[in-house]
Amino acid sequence: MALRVYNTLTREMEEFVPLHGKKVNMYVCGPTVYDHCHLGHARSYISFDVIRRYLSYRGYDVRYISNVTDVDDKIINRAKETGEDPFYLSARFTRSFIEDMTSLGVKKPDVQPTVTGHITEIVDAIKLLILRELAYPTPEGNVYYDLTMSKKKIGILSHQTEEGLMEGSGARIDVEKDKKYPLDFVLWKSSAESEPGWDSPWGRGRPGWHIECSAMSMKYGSEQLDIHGGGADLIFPHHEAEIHQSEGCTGKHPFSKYWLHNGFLTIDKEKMSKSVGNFFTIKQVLEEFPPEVIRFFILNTHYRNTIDFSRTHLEEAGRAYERIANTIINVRYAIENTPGGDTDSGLSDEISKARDQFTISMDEDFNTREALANLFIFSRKVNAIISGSSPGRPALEAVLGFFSEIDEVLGVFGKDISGAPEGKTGGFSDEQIDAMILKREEARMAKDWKRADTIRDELKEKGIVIEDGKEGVRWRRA
RNA sequence: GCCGAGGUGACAGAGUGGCCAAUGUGACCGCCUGCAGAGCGGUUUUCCGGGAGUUCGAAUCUUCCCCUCGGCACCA
Repeated sequence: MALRVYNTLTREMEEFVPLHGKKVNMYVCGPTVYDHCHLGHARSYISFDVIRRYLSYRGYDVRYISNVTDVDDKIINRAKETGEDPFYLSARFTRSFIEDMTSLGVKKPDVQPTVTGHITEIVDAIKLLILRELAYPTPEGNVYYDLTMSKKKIGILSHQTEEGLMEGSGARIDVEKDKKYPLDFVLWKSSAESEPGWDSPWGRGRPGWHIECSAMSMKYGSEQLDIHGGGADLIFPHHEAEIHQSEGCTGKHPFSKYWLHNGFLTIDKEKMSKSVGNFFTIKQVLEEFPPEVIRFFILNTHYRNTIDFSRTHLEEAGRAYERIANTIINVRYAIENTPGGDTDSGLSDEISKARDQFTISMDEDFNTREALANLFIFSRKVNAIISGSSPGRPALEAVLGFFSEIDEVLGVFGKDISGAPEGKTGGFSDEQIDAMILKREEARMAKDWKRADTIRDELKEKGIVIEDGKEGVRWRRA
């Protein structure tokens, strides 16, 4: 079975074949750090995190590059509003972004370059474009990409026509007077005295938004990428501009073999925006929901579809997540209470079936939704086998091993697999809890239900949940 | 105006020509249980926006219509 991906460039499902054997160069556009990241960012970076992890799972040698845009007009404007130094502001929100990604279990990119750290490369790329007559400097100290030189490529990714682009948005373009052609985009922008800027052959200025991604992907990836990803809103103009620039610099086509774009996230069916007041930062949501639930929620919809966020949907995702988490806890509990024996009870078969299903689902353009659905089926079978027969320890450990294996990709169940204590430590030590359970057991033996329930309530108040199983009592901190 | 995505049970959401259309949530019933929880089994569940067509066979392909959402130079 082959991995297939949907390529925005061709608008088709294609078999995934990297340019160089098993080596995959993957670049995903990172955030502009002028504010805390919102749920839309979470959606995008979790989606690509899973794509990256799955490629590794499939045996590819992935180099994952994701930038941070730390100089940009939005940052400058925000800094003017708050009176902060723009560099200080961007550093602050870069930290916030990295914190959020860590919370959400997004693996660190192999390289995470910043714009301010790559001015030289950016200037060099612009020089090269000018040299090749694909860009032109203006007396105002700006440099534009000359789209009239690569008109054939207009609409290459957005699949829009030149006329369509001119008509539709023409009225909305601020046509800088020094532009030769309305669709030309800026590579270098002159900076006012008060704005951040770097010296360049064209005067003091700063990079335009698009050029950084070209410069950095060429430096850390290669002249041609296997996968370029980002939110669907970046298709035009950002990614299309990257194609012009990068192919202009290298003369190689395609700049990226596959273009993958994640769908939007809406809030109560509306696009998230500050003016509507339905704007949620990752930090806000993390105050209410555990990160694994947020991740589960996002993976519960295919990455290309619109996903609608609402408290109700997240709560529902939380309950669904618990089903699998409980299965894992059940397995762990069974392992602890199984002396040994090599009874398999059909678990090995279920594992290999589940593994096949997982690969089949993920191979189809990273269909995490279907992968999770199959995991539910697997969970149900495992639960049934555990309560029906008494599988031996090795078989149970294999189940746990399988969960751990696929969690390398999903990154959702780590806590449940390792059995790391969750939540607050409560007011009781393990010894105290065990003692209380023992007392409750005595009460239950004596059929003193009232006393038994009092003890259970007492523990519950401290956040400790007691569950009576047929093989004994177990507890966990919730 | 141009371009795109989509309309599947109460809700969420897979499936893209062929077993009575996954899976989860909710609700209800049953098993288990002193009770609760977790789990298991079942019901809700002849749910594919509408019409026409192609086909032995359509949620899936073609065509027309209706509706929703999004992009179009700030955007993940």
